[in-house]
Amino acid sequence: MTTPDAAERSTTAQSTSDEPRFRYTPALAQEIELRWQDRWEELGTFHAANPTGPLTGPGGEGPSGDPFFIMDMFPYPSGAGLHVGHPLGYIATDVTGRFRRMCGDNVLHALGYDSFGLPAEQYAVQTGQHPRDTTEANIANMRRQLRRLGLAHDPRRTFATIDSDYVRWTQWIFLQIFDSWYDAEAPRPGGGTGRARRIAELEAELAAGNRPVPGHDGDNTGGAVWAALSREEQRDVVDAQRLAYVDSSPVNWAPGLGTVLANEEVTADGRSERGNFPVFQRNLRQWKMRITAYADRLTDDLEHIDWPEKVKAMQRNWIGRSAGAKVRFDVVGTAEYDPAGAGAQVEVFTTRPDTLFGATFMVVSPEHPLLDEVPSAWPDGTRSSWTGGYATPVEAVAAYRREAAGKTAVERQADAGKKTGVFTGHLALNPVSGLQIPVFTADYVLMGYGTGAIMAVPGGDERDAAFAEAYDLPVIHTVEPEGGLPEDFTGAYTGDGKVTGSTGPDLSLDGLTVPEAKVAITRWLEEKGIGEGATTYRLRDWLFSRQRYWGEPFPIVWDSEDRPIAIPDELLPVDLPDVPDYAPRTFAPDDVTSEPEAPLGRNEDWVKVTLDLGDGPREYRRDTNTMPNWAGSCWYYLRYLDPTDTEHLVDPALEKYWLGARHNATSGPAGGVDLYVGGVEHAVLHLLYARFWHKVLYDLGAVSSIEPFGKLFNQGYIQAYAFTDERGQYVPAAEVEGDELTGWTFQGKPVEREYGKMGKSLKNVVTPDEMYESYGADTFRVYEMSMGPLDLSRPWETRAVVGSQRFLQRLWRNVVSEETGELTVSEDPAETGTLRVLHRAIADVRAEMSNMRPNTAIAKLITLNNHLTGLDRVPREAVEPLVLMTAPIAPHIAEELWARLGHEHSLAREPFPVADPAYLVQETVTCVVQVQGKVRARLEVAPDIAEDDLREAALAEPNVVKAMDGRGVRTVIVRAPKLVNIVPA
RNA sequence: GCCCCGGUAGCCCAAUUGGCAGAGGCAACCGACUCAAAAUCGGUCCAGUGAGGGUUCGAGUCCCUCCCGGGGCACCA
Repeated sequence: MTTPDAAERSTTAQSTSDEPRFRYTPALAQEIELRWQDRWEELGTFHAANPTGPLTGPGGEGPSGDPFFIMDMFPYPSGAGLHVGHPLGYIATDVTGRFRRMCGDNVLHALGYDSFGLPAEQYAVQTGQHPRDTTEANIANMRRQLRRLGLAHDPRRTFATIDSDYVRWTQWIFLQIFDSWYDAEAPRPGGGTGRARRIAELEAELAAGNRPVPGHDGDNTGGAVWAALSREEQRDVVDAQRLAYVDSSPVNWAPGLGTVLANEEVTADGRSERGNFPVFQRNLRQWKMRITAYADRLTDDLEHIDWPEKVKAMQRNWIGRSAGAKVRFDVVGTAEYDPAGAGAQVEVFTTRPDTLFGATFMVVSPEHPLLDEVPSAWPDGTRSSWTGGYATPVEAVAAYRREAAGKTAVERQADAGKKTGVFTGHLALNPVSGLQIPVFTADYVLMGYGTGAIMAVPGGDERDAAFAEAYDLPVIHTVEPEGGLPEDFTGAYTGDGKVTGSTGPDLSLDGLTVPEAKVAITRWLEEKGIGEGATTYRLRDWLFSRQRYWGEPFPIVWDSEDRPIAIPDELLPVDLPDVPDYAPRTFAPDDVTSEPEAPLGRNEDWVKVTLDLGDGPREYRRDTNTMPNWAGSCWYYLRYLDPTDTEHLVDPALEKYWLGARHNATSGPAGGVDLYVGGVEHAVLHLLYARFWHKVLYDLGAVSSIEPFGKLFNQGYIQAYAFTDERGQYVPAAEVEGDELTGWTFQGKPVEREYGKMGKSLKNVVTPDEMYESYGADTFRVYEMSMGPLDLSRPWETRAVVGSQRFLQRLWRNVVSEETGELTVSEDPAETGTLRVLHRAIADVRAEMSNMRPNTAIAKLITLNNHLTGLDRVPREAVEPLVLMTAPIAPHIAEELWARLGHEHSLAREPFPVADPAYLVQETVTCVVQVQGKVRARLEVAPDIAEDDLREAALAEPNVVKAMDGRGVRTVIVRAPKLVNIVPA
């Protein structure tokens, strides 16, 4: 998409009449690149061979070498097209893939398109076109831009998530999850307990009486309780256990988007990640996925995969496992003032059960059921500061609950730290100290975490201390450090130490360490039956339905009783219907009372469907929700293995070959994709969801590996400078002149420079198309790879691209005459000096490439190339390995030179050069002689010089003698052959 | 506030286990080529590693404190 502007700006050398005919110009580069791209496609050069099935290697060959599965994060084709930042990761994986292929691996690398979801739909709505049209056009454009880059993908393995035969399997997986429940006690084949099982097995066990019926009391021995239920009641029991289930609970509702969202899609300040709209908590009936059942495995299995620590930490934090105990407090019910509390209990979760003696009050969240009934009068001892000025607990609690409900997440967030709350009138009994403690409600306790209630220990918790201070509540310290707390210490002590002040009628924790006390109190609670060790998670179940048009429809129908039924496999896929209007029903962004309305509901003919599900034709209503776009990206890596497969989600033999545990030398025990490259922004969204689905599929026997992505690599971003004029308006960055020293000007006027993203509105976009035209794809690839380490973000600088172009031009000139186009290489053997430089380069490049450091690999290639440039004639023996080593990074020019050097076949599978150790040892080594750490002399010595000889030679060196200045020698440190350090007395 | 990553030449970046601060590129400057310029080729210049302290014969590298930049989390009991 080269704009006329961009074309004019392309000032880099175009062919001019006096230029040598065969110079490596952008025009020649373009000709070479297009030719080789066609050739690769024609020959199927990058077809990866499957061990079974229709997908063979080039020429119908089977697999050879180790399988190596390399992947980019699923691209989402936007209407804006690509800028030069986007291909960075694609080039990096391509370079690695080409390198591994030359190292003999069977490389699988392909690219599909993630194409359902909000952005595509927003773009379609804005431009007034059907999302399918805009999405397909965007994919076509992106394909074109990427093809021009010369990526070594297997073109047979591409697809888009909107393809009907892809949707079919996405829906199929949904139905597998719908047809499963989590048996937390079931042993897993690979070790550990807890796995998904089929719903039929649950029904069988309930009918046989092997387990109690959830939600129904009574002894189910022999299936008595189960048998007593009606068919409808049985279905309700089972439906509530499914891994994909519908329930009514507080969810994130974004009126401005017209849909509900998953927790992961809401930012910390309560707005939608997409569009930045306010998000409200509404109680709505929605589809969810029971990802919480997998919380432990999702945390524990991180140990078995090679991911950046940062991402692992983000996942751990998001899952938020914390170990502690649940404790039940009796609410003191007396006829006089608290009939409501009689017999009630409040269960709390705490990570610090050892501080139970310090619990001087309790706090329940405003949504807590205990507050449905509160005493009608304030009990004795109620302080005026607790009541909020209300005459009765009933009024006070009602007012506070109302206030809390009206607060948006944003407001709650803004108030964090400032403690508000009110006494509920309830009193509870501290089970260890026997003291009566007041129960407060406050919005710093969240209904969604733990039990929605806490025991407040102001002596050991900062938040509780802040609340205690605001409401004049007593503080007891139960832990003190070595030497005790200072006399005047107030507030919370959260450090380590010994337990103190924790002796009650039949228990004492005094003198124990905190960990010891945790164990002791937990055991005591369990013995007394008033609590037990417990683990809670921050992770919530995954809200899976969206009220938008552009997504996979749920393969579910609802019967007349409003219970969900799976659509049979043979009726998949359920394609998106045409609706009169696909635009979402959106509302004013702050319209709290609005309700989601699914666009699919607008086609009554589609919603009403008559099916024969085994009991004769009946009328059903289709589910009108669509799936979030994460659905498609949860399993696409499996589809690459064979997108033509209509029989399986994935052929088990292929899954084992490409993804199984230890399928090659670097694959770990968890298996998975060998290299997965993408930005860090999906750390807890896509990567968590995909791991969850994979584990369900593992439990159900569809895959053998326990993790989808064995190695993850986060690439940095290409950033750019943007410039603003004196009004703060962005000016076209390409037309700004100047530098760091002189300052920056636009049309003669000074402008301010800022550093950040590349974007249309910032007027600093540079596109790959501009690069192809001005330099060619190879130069662009070399430049992107040479800018710096892959995991670092760095600024784009168009004027620096010429350095990469010069490298390729010199390489070209080392093989081909610019005047005649003839081969200029010499067939004579290379001199020893050249061979040393060559083999040094081979050894270094191999090491750098193996460790994904293309920037330093390129530096070594340039060094070798520059050496060859200095020779009268370049020996074939030296330049052929250079061409091969350049191939992963600049494949087109390498292929062209390889062909001109007389080779008939593509170099894509030529062995990557191997260094001859004989040329790696140097004839002489420069030895540095230091006196007291300062360099005083240099010696040329043999690499295998003996330590004693070296010491002597160093001490005899005139400069050393001078530096010693007559002082005696205390020590001599010899690190033969490179260093001698003399320490004077 | 807590956690993670980074700070080396005018700029982007290199630097095995602690061992000569410089591999490569950009820019600048000089020269060659040219009538001239661009392109090209050859060459030159430039920092003591964010600051301070410590360990060591020796610190960009290890330890401590602080500063700056980027990212993540943030009432999660």
